[in-house]
Amino acid sequence: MPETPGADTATRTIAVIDGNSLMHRAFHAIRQPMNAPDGRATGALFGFFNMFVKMVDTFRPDGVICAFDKGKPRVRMEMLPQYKAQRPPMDPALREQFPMVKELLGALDVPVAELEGWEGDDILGTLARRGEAAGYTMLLFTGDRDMYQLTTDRVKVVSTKKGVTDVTIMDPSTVEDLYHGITPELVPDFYGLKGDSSDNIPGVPGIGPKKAAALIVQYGSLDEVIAHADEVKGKMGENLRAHIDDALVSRQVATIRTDAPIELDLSDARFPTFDPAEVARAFSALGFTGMTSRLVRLAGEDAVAAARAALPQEPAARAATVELPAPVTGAEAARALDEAIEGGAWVGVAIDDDRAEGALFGLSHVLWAAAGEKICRIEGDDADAALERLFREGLLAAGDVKALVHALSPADSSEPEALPPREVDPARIFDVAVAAYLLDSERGGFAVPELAEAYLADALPAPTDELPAAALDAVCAARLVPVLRARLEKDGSAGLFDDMEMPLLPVLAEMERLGLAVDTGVLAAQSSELGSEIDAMVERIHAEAGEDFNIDSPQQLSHVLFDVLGLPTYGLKRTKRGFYSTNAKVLGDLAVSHPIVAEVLEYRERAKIKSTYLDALPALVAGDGRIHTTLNQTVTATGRLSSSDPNLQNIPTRSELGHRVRQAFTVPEGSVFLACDYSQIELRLLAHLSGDEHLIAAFCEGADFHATTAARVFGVPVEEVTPALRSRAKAVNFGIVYGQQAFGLATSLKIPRAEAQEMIDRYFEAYPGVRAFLDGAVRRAHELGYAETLFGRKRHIREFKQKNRQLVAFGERTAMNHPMQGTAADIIKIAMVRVAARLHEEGLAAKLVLQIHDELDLEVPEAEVEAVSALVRETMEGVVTLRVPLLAEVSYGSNWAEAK
DNA sequence: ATCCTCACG
DNA sequence: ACGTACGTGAGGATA
Repeated sequence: MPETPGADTATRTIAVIDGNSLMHRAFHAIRQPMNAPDGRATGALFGFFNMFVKMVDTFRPDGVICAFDKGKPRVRMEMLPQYKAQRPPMDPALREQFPMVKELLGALDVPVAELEGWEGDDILGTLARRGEAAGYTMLLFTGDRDMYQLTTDRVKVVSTKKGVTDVTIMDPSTVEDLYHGITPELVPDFYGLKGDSSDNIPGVPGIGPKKAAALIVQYGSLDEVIAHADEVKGKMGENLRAHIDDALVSRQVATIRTDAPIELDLSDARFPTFDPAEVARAFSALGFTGMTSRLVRLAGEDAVAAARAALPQEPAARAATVELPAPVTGAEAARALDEAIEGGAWVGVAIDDDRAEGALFGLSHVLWAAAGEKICRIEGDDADAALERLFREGLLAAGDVKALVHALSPADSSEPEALPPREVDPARIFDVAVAAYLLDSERGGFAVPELAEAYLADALPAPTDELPAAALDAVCAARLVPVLRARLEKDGSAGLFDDMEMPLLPVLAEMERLGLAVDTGVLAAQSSELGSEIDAMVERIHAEAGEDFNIDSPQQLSHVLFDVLGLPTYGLKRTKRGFYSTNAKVLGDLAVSHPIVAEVLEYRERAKIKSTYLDALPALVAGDGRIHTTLNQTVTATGRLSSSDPNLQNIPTRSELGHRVRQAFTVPEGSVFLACDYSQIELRLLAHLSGDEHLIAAFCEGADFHATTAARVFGVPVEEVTPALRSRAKAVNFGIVYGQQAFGLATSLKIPRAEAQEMIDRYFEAYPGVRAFLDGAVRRAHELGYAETLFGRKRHIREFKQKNRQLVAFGERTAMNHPMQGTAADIIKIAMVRVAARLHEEGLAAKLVLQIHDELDLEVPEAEVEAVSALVRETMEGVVTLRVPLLAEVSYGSNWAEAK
């Protein structure tokens, strides 16, 4: 059946999807169980069509076809009766989605190709050969590696990796690289030797992927390997000679057929030709709203309108849409606010700053306050006064209370503070985002509309000119207070909210407001110094490479290192985009091979420092000569803060060169920069939480902890612990906190895996309580569905609901890590609140400026250094009494670099 | 937008 | 057979 593409020269690229393979992948990749409104499972469909949209978006094929298996794989079972016999029956939740996927493909006008007794693979193979013969470029979408045998110049295999939308594009050369020299046509030979346990293809026992590839490359083909079977020594040779028939049958089974009698004219496969209205109906019926619009958009703007018209106007989701009253203004608004404040009602607040971006104050900004049944619209100076009154006398609820504090007393303003943040009473603010964060730190988003959607029974109307989004936010914030309060109580998290997070909020506001003094002259000087060095290095690197290229492009760098200079690639990791990784670890190992590698590493270090810090920071210095970061209270899964715009928690310090950046963080004349950091807080928490007597003793003795560990693990007296031993012990100590396994330790220490395993085993023998604690943490998390800190901060672990072993293993590592990382976060939060309060109580002018997870930084007048050093250290150390001492160390200097 | 790399604890 | 240590944010390249 010849193809006749000549009639339609526009058709060039055709995508063929391996439906079974991708449905399986999608089914296992989608984390949450998903259901259509009628209850049918839809997770695999969701994953499948996500992939579909991304595929079409990325590759813009002119035609799309989807192939499925049909009936038993008769063709292969005749060659090998036990083919796929070991496969458990398909999960019913997946099976029931197959009819639907075909229906939906029908709505998309995508031809479905299936043939009784044949597998989808063979249909892909057949269409691939026909297509390339007819002049098309063919893209084969599958998760099956054996499909790589089909690649040619015109046939590429798009291979799904982890998820479903994460793909690698394979062509003959990438196949050859990946399989250590096996070309596409040799892939069946390779599987003939290696076998494939997932399909029950035997291969030759004792020959795995490495040996199989080596043999095939050495002799040129499976037939040649067999012809020279006598030359293969040892057990492997014996196995090979005994299983020649198995190898031949295995190769036959692993060979994708290209002669399936499928009747399908490739020129019929065009995309997109679907009826948008039909697609909209079919997909939105499954609850795939976002997906529906992305699909329809593939067919252009007219299609979007057509699809919209086809859908019922009413969103069916909510029981009722609340009717809201018209907003009140002026005197009536003031009266309503008075009533709310005097009546002790929570007032939801939001600022409408759409029209006055950046300048929050002035006539153009509007404060919305929702109290009881009233919605108040307050403008200009009245807004300032109302907000200040709410903070001082009312009960204020909002989605970002800290932003409202700043709105009232902006940093970098010559105006006197309307409300110093420290005067905000934690008991009279309710940040709905923080409340929701305590309930579920990993939920999708904490914007007020999302929280309303999740926690309020009734839907609110869409924004209008009269009641814009900010007005609705204010209404929702007020309504969310009782709901979230009840949830916090029920969850056991109300104490964290009332006693830790809300008291912290004004402290964070004060730190952000004050900011850190920055000397832009220092930044500029270092930048130009590094700039000259970088220019020189670029020239040297280009000269050594023999060509000019962009060193900042990992892709171009990879090309230069591995193609132009021919550096060894054996065993190197590839990135998602298919080229060899050039990260610092890889380059470090490669440095011995060519002098250019060390140059690149040095270039990278300088370029990073220059672009990310020296050149980026000056733009964020405000008019007061200071940088005001944002300390995010609802970002991390474990309870830590994060810092952004700019991130001041990752200013360099590990390298000498990087540490110099800290010279630019200065203090006013007459003050010092003071840092106080907890010493090994997470390991001390491990000692406390595990109750391991030896670990506790190690910390109580106050000796060098890593050295003590080395002595116990390696069974030598402490005096005989060499620096090398100590550093190994240190790596194990760190790894334990992360739930590390032997592989990870082996990689970090560059030692054989067995040796790493032995060290871990000995560690657990030395500290038996640690193993019991970690096992218990995992078991408890499995039972409860969450891990918990000493102060009750929860982290829900959804991965446990999955069948995917890797995800479950990840969940188990987080269950081990959360109690340590999260408790440390709790402790320093308490310390911050207490330090801020005590500084104020004692009339000291020192101020907190930054927190970096286990470190507090302050700006301290010289006269107060002694008092503040003691106050901060004692406060930090005194947050909790553990079974081991909690130690904090102070240092200070005239800038951050000197406080080390 | 996503990837890759890399800065921090 | 696979992937492989926890938690972040940002810049530059690429699509």
